[in-house]
Amino acid sequence: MEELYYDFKQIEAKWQKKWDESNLFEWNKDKKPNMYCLVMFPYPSGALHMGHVLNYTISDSVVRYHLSQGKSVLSPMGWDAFGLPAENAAIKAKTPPQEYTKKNIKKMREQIKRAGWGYDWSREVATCSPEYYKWTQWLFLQFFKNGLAYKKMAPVNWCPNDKTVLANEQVHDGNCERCGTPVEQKDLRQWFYAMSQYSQRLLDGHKKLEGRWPEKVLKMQKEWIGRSEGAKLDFKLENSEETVSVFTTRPDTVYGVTFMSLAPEHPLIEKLLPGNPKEEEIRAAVKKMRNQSAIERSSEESEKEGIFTGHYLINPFNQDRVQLWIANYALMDYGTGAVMAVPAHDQRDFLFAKKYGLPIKVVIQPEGETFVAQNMTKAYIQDGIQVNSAHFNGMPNTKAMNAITQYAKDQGFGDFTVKYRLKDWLLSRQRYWGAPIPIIYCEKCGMVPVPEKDLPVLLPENVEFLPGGESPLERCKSWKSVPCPVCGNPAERESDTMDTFVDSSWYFLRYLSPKEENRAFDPDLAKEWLPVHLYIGGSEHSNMHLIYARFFTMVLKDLGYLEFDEPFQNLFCQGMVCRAAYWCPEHLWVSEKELDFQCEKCGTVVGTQTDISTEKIEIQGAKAKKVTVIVCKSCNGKVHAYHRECGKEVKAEMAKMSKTKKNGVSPDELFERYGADTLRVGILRLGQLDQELVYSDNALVGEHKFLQKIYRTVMQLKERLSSVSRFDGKKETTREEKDLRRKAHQCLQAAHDAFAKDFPFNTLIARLHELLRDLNKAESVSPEIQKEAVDALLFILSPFAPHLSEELWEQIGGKNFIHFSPWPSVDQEALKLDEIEIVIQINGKIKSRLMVAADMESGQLQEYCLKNEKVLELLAGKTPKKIVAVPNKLVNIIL
RNA sequence: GGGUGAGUGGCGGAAUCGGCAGACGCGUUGGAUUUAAAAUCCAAUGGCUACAAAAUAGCCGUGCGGGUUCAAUUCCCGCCUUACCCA
Repeated sequence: MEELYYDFKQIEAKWQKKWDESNLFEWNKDKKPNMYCLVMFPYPSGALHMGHVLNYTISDSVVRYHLSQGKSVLSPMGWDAFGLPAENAAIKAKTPPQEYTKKNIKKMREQIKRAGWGYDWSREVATCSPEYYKWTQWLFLQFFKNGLAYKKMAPVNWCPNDKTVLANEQVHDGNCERCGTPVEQKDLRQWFYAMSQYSQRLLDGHKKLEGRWPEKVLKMQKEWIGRSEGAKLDFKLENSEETVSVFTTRPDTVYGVTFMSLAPEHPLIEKLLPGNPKEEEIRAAVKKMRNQSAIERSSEESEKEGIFTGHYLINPFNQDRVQLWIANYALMDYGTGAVMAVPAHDQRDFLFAKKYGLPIKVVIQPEGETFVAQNMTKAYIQDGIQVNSAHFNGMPNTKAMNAITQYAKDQGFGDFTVKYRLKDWLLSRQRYWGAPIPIIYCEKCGMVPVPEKDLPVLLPENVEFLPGGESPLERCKSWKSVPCPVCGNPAERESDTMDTFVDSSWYFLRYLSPKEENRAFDPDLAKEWLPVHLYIGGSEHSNMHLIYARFFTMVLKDLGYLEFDEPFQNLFCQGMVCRAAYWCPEHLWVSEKELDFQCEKCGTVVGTQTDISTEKIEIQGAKAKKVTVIVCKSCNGKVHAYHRECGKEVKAEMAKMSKTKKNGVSPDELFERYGADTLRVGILRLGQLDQELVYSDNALVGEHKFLQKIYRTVMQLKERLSSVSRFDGKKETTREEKDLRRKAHQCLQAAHDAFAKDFPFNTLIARLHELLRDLNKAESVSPEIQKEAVDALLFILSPFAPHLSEELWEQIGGKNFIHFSPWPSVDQEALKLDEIEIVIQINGKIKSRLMVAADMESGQLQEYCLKNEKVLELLAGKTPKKIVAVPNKLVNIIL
């Protein structure tokens, strides 16, 4: 019996070595047709998580499937290796980021190889290597030369204690993530890529992606880009030459303007302040407003704050004199940073006017109604008829929008305009571990780009990392001072480095020619191999990475380096992997390992949740949130979980696996316990891959048994199959043989369909379970037909459980790798069924079943049924009022 | 507040050009095998009611309430909950 033991460790090691030695995944450029299958490369954190396992298992299955279909497949892997964790590690552990990153890459590369995911490692890239960031810098220079990279003042999150800029995600509840100091808004000169120039093209490009990218992603991008059509209207400042321009999507309400609001960041404020009697008061108010978050400031529910500037503006439409305020809900990055306030028809303006006692003027009301401003309890934002609007009175407001803007255009104080929410891309980071921005500041020559021949601008080594304080590059004087490339006088380097999203915006190009020394990528290869055929990754990158990469591609096309403007033809986004998380009132988030589970009904106590119970989501109360309740497997009683240390009961909830919630599982442990093949098949079985997946050990247990059973079944059949060849479809077959063949060919067809669209691997694997069951059940079928079924099983299994499939393929006499062997073709004849069971309904209720010839037409079917004894019995002599007969499905008799 | 998904047994999930709800897996129960256990194999498994029991029969059942239809998890209308995105 020894030989029937499925030794996954030995099998997996054996085949990983063989694939490696034969360069199975090395890119063969010559074969046709070709396919570029890209996965989002990981940040080298040093440990794989289940999100990676899902991502790479899907893509590896796709790669192996296409390899086996005779295609040339490019499947590269690399590292998104710049970024903050390495720098934090440098501060904490005194390990240089270079070393830390290198160590992590090595660790993760081993993990990836052990999982059996196949990549062409000869094309590996790491964004932190000088060979790579040289070209990130070169690309910056191309942007710079073409006016697409520029520097401007911009408000940033600033920690006054650490003296550093923080990214939005490093600010927690308005405080610095590292030291807890309240974060301030500060103006700093920062580098930008002029992405907003591409807003319309980024939007238009969606047309090419429809049906190929998830609709959800396109929708999110569309909202993020945020095109809105409206009007730009100019208001004159009283007793001054200054003009305040506003952008509004509601020009129809312009006669209802009763005051104006400037964003606290608005440049005009500085001009108005000198000599203002309330200067100090206003400055203080502005500072306070600027330190509120955008959500705090603009939400309709939150408190409106503002201060009167003492100045007035003139409404060009009716010469009304209106107060000019500074208000927290006016945002500088939206529109022009000035808001024409129409309290009668905008809820935020309404709240503001009520708070500060400003006038309210109605200009739109429903037909046949008359609003009285004082009696309004909220703004009227729906459509209606214009009133108090001079010669526009009586016009429906939807028409007036155009008419009013046209009028402003004719009179010279306004125009139609389109605004986008998408901003220019702030790429400056006051950090060490990123690509240095290749610019030199010279007192005489100004801002000078580093000459291309001097690239890369290398990061200095042996710099000092201190907790807090400014960027190590800023402090590294020996690195900062350089001669000016133009005049040779002493000058200084830019010490900002680039956002890591810049690195990842072009890595898919570098994979084509990773060792190229003279250019970023090979345009001929790009022409032949791009755009990427399939890109697989998480949908959390919808708005950042996927927009940046599209923007880069468009720019490179405009600069003549590429011939297409959409980098990724097809996109698949996998869902989040979730699992129960536990909250202890004393220890906060705790892992399952620290808990004891006890059933309140039967009293069973165990250390792990899966040993005792399953999870159930329960709704508590009418408005309370969903809570996860654990239910005892044996008695259905409610299970409570207690923290072993403090004895307190913990609460459970379903959440995305994460370090903070301590609800992750380690892929390493699972590889050890079940093997790579089991983990791969198991994770694919959890559900639809583009939706949220709930991880459970149970799926792995089931799939592990499945693989073992396949091993035993095939090994038992080995002798019997060794001397026969696959059934050729020519001999007469028995009923049992027909059934088995049909199942095998149905599975083959389902496999091709699954890889063609949407990847419904969960149901495909379920079909394989059925095939194995039927194979084992069919006792008296010929060896040729058994071989046909086993072949189908192994081929379909090979993208998902490649090690086991290769092993068994070899065991039954397969000569080449299974990945390079031709699949059995789908036999349409074998799929056909000659008899089908149909359902007999009386008044819509199922009463009986009947075997009939396949594809019997409706009338024929009806006739056949009415002759049947059982049916006649059911009719009991009554005459049917109506009969519905659906071929191959049912007959419904209405009495 | 707006937009978009989702809601199906004890659990993960199948089935939506309207046509047998619960494929497949986990768990549970019973049986076989075993000195015993594990593993393995076989069988049952949505709920309720009737019957001493079984065979069986009937009713209910895809978040809630309506509607269209011979037929609705699927289509339409109105809610509730939840997730994500946006404000």
